[in-house]
Amino acid sequence: MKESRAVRESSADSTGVLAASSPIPVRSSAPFADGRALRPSTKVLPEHARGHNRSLVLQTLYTAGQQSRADVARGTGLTRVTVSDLVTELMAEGLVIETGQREGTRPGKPATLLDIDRGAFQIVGMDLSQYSVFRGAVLDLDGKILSRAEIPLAGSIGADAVEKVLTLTERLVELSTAPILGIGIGSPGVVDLSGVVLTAPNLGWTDVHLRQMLAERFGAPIVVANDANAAVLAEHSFGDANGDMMLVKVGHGVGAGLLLGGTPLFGSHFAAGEIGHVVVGTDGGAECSCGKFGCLETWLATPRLDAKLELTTTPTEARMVLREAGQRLGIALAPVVGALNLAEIVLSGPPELLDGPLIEATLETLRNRTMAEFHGDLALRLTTLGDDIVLRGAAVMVISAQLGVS
Amino acid sequence: MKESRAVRESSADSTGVLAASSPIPVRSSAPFADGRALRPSTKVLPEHARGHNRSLVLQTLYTAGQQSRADVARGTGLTRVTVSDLVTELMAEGLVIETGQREGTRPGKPATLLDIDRGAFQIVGMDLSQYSVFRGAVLDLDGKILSRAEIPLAGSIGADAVEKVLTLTERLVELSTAPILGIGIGSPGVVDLSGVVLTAPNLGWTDVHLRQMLAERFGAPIVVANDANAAVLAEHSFGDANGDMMLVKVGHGVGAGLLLGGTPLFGSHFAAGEIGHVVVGTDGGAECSCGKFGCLETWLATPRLDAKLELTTTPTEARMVLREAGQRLGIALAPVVGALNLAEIVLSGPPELLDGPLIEATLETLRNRTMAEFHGDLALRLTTLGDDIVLRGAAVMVISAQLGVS
DNA sequence: GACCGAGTTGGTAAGCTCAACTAACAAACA
DNA sequence: TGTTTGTTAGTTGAGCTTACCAACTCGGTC
Repeated sequence: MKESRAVRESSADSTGVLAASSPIPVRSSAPFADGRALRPSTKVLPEHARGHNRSLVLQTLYTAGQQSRADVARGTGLTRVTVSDLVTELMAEGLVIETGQREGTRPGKPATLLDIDRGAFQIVGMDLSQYSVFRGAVLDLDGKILSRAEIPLAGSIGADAVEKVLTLTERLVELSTAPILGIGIGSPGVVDLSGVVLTAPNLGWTDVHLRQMLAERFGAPIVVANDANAAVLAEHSFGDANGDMMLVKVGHGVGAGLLLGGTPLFGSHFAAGEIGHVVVGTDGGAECSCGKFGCLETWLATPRLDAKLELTTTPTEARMVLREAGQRLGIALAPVVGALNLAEIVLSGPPELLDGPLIEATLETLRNRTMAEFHGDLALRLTTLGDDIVLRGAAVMVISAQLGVS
Repeated sequence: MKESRAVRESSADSTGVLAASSPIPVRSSAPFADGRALRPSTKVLPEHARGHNRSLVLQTLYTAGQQSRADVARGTGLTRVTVSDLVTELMAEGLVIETGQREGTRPGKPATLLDIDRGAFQIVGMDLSQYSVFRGAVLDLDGKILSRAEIPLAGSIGADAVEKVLTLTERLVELSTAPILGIGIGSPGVVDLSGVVLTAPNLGWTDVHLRQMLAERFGAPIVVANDANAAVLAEHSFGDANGDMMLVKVGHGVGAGLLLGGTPLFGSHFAAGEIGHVVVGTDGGAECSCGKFGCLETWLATPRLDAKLELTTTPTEARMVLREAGQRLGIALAPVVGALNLAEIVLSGPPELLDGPLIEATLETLRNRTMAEFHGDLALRLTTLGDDIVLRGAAVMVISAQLGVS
């Protein structure tokens, strides 16, 4: 029989009363502080561990780039031997290449530098969340946009709209100049984890098996997710955010994506982030398309804002309109900030509307309505990724799904 | 060299255009849909996998109880051999025992039943969130309370209050009749992951290293967390909730704990759930101790509610007071429900206040202010765990930390 | 200035350990 | 005889340690 593992793991000295009276022969297998899931649900085999370590090596090369095997070993905590083995595997798959020897003069054998072969694969990303057009692009592994294509919606809904997605995908695939790693799609509405668009009112979609349809047509991995969820991934990967963040996407509708502990939040019915139809404030508001009064969208959606701005005659009036919209956003977000203790909120949408009075008013309102000591360092800013945020987020989803990297 | 892993993992048929033109030699190592963390951060060794599987076996026995090795193997997906090995280890540690043979008549060798040795260890749990008293209990592994102790706070704050915690702990340890698995504490205020109470205004605590102090005095594993976070764990373990949930704790203050995807949310600065000082509504409100007007606590905290009820003369008036409080809670929670797409909200606090008009008004308000199609099946209810919820949550933290089970 | 040994760093090869697996089998039942 | 349980024996896979060679710098020596 094996030696018992009856070893105390507590870091305390053995002077306490318990030490004398009651041995505690249990090792900590899932420290609470680690934030690990509470209930283990599936078995783990050594090969799963290998997959994880493989991604770890890939991740290190992806973010740092141009490193030797020894560098990667130091960075990951794995041994040089193990890293060599994993790298051999990754090179055989064409994902990693040797890029020559390290410059500069130092003792020891010169290092052979490695990097992800950033030209080896390309990604197709699509944004279905625009009002009148489906936009798509071919991107490289770094998320750089190599070529673009778009297709006007021209009022298409239902199956017609699906057909346009397929057409656009085909066009993008033809534009690609390297093997396609996968196809990522950011769709409006509620999307489940298997790539079914459960509901997308603007497109007239209900239970559209988008992922399956694309997979049947194109023999490539497909990832479909909500547009705001895609956007928050883009912001996470290409921005410099670290903590828990929320991305609020303002357009014809208003939606949000949440990234908590580095993991996207989908919600119990995949409808997380659907804040557009939450009523804001206790003093009425305009009637919303959903039938309620004073939904966030009635305050913030771009058509409504544009209409209100049309009616203004002076810059001061326009400023007040924008400030009010910002305040309403702050009112809606305050409880969320309080409940989640967010580090960062990013806005995505037309900068001419969002930047300036609106975002300033939102931040003021948030500060006035939450505890400064918890949320004083909350950052609120506009995305730097502009209109391509969903596209690029869709690419991140593919990279993440296929390589375990982001 | 090893065989290349250039195997297509897409489930699509090989008829798509990509199948012909561009092989996609990448396996999915971290499927997006799995909800796994985006960026792998630490290496994983085989022994980590073993720890996981060990917890998996323990979890199966913990929840199902009275199972044979073969049952566990079927339940977990591990082989009988592996389960046998793990069980041998767990029995050597005294965590698992054989409880005899299975009754009933069926073909084959009779099964030897196993179970967690539910009397092998006891847990000390404490609730520091009550207004005038520290309460504690000794619990068994099932979370059943075996004995209780409490110590009046008598206005103690700061170091005096810490001393009372130590005294109460000592008393509880003496009350225990089996080895102590660990000591769990639910404290008010903001608690970081290493068990430091960063701030707890009511107790006059700032940066109190509670875990460390207890660990030095008692040679046992200590877990300290926010009271509402502990409570939500209790509700998760002993209630029958499944999806993402939020527990709102109403007392002298108002706080919340969130459990998303089975994992507690701590927030970027460990202040998740601190919703008591979020301003509710846009029509003023009473002045709060924090200086703002109309914080959730001014509407909902029990002293305020009691005071308002004192002023009422008729049941109808009292009812209106409670309904207003409920509405305010609904107003505050609506954006959170929208953003997180919660499955369940549980209230903890005095039933005579919360149950009835208040909770009804909260649910009505939530329904009126969010999209029914996303949140129509949102459950809102009172906890069934009563006053012991934090105590029992503290025990769950210990069990989770030490055994990886809950 | 050329040379040579010592020290340093990078990468690989051989063999070990651990953990889960498959295959096979004995025990105990209908 | 067939079924189910649990164990024994041996295999596979993954990362580890140990040991080694390769290729460089540095500093002393001829």
